[in-house]
Amino acid sequence: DVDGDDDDMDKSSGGAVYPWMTRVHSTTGGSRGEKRQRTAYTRNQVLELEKEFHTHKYLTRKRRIEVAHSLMLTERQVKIWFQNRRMKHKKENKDKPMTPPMMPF
Amino acid sequence: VIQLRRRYFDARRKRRNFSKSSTQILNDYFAAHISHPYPSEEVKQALALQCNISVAQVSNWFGNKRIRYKKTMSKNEEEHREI
DNA sequence: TGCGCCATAAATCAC
DNA sequence: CTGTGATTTATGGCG
Repeated sequence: DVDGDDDDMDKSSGGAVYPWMTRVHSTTGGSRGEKRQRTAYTRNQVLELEKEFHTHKYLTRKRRIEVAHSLMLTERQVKIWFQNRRMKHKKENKDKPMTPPMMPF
Repeated sequence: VIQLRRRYFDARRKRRNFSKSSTQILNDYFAAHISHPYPSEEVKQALALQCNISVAQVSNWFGNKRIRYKKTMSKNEEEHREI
């Protein structure tokens, strides 16, 4: 584990001393700009997506189009939502492979 | 009802902060690798063990740290720049 | 060529 | 109100 790093550096480069410090995702394409907007899906949208996920972990192209239209989302958003949901599902099975305490539900 | 259920599970969010020693260990690693604060999977496991937290929590910590470090930088920049 | 996985970014939530 | 760990949208790389 060799890491020859140091401190005390230059500041004139817009503050980004190291490459990881630069903004990589911006709405205005370049490095300078406003905040990226993250649309929060409505309760109903999430609920419907969740229902769909319960029955099919993966969507067919056709189904994706239907869901996207009915929920006012783009196909891309639906595709990404399912991908993120799968990741979440995987994480949950890893964190809680056992039966935890009982809940009031 | 199904909605309340999610709320209950989401309540698992934010219980308490990490211990001071854990935070110090993480901060030390971050400072020592400020040029590239992206620990490998193995390192994450080691840090998780030392801090007594999960690997996922270590990942969350670094993710938050990186972003917030960037924000702090740009904020300081604005402050001390001539008007 | 598109799709899924994965690590991560960035915004936002919930204490 | 601020701080901070966790979660939610979204991107890009790679197989």
